[in-house]
Amino acid sequence: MLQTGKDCPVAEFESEFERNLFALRQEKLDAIAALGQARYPNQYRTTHTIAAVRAQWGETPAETLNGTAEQPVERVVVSIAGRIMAIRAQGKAGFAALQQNGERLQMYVRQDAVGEAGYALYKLLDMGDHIGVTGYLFRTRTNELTVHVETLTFLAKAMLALPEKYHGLADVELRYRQRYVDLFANLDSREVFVKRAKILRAIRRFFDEREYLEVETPMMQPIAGGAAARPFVTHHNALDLDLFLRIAPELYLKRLVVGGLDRVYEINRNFRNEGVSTQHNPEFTMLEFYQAYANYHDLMDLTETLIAQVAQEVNGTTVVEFNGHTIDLARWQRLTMVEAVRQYWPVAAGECPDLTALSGKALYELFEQHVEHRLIQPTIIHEYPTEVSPLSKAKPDDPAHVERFEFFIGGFEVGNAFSELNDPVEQRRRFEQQLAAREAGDDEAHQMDEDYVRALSYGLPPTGGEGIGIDRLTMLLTGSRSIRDVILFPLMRPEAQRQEMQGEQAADGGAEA
RNA sequence: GAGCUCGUAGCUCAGUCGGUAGAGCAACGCACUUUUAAUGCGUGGGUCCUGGGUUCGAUUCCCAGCGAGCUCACCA
Repeated sequence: MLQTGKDCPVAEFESEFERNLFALRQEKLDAIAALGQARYPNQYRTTHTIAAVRAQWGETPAETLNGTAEQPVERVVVSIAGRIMAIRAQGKAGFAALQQNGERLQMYVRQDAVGEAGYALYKLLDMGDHIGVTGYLFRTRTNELTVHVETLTFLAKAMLALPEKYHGLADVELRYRQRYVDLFANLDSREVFVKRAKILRAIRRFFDEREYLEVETPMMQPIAGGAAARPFVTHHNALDLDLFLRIAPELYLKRLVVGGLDRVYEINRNFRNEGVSTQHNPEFTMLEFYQAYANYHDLMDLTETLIAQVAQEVNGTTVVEFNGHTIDLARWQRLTMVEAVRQYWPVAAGECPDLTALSGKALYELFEQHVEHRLIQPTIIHEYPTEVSPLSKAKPDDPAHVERFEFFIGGFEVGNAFSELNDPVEQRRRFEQQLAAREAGDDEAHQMDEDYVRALSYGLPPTGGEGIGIDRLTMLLTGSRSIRDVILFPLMRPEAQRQEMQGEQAADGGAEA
């Protein structure tokens, strides 16, 4: 019965199950075409989205929709489309759940309503198929809002089996690799990305209202600057030019402030050639913003307002559950680094050392080791040692510290801000220090950026700048423990490579034997 | 990069103290015109991640590799 010789366009179907299923679905497509339906029609006109139907009639009671024999009502006719996520045949009738744009609506088909051809089509439908239906709304005995189908239109076929309908797609690797399945099979996953878009909208609205200009600066840069990180290298063929994927937009954004764009922000990808973890993906989305005539104190206020406002707008509350903690994004504390180390010093580590006697670097290490992961509630840490802050401006009355803060939520850093260094002579000096570090083997040290020094030489006004990790903020606002759960297609090792390597290994083994 | 854990049907998972494997969903057939994890009966589907070793015999034990998750390191 199965035509195993049928063309199969997907080379990876090596299992008999998938090959047979694919062939079977091809035959069903043929049968559907024989009923006069197009195999892959180009359009379908709906009158409503499923969300619109739910919004308008979701609360309408059964008696209003269904009427009675004595008191018939005018039927509400709608035309909707969606993917079949559940299907139940019952003799000469059947139900199916249509899912469209993350919302579901049930449909009811009976042969005496759609005719023999219509019901023949229904019987050829599978889980995952896309269809359009026209019919009237009613409520079933169990009070479920349902479309009583009068016309059934085939739209597209699922040639592969859907994940288990109760558990969905649970394998995290498959969820990341085949996000297209994850998104329609696990609506929770879809919700994360819908929320991510809302977060971005809220952030843009926040800055637009404050007369910041959204800009886009180069992602391919001849000198990768603005952060301490190893870049990815790429090459421009026509210009025969090596370029780096940016590790930060920082130096370009400050050039724009020199140019008189007093308030700018950019939301885009940064690329850092480092390992992956639950908090790191090689490409990640960063918000950076710069404000002329502001210093880091202004940015602290702005940050607290921003985070609370985005949470409120996206979640309707500033309280989030994250990793077993209840966090209020509207309640902040501000501590100097010294205060934070004193306050969060773990008793298990013995007595807290005399922090004033420590070098800046040693203090920072204590902070990272003992304090950072314990900063669950929103916390701004300020007064950073100059030694660990090569890009920020020293405090006027205290050259050992810089005007810098970072903020932490849920145990990790979410943002980093400072009063920008705007003295070109000092900037050149620091670049030269970085060059020396580079010579000494530090491949994360900055290269000299002559043009940036030149830009500063035209005069950068006193400026505050800040970077906020959007992926991490999204993790907090969606309760996601891994950054990969808030990135649609996180970096994964390709499976093709795996097969090749296994092939090589097999070849080697054969040679040895 | 290091440590720990995992990899069995399309999906979700059992299991084999070493004798080549099961369930549910999905698929196929039959019945069923208000079901909703529909139901009932029947059928098919597996290189047990890959390679090697030990063994009469490996999906199981050992080694190596590949992939993934978690923790750590680097970073934001």
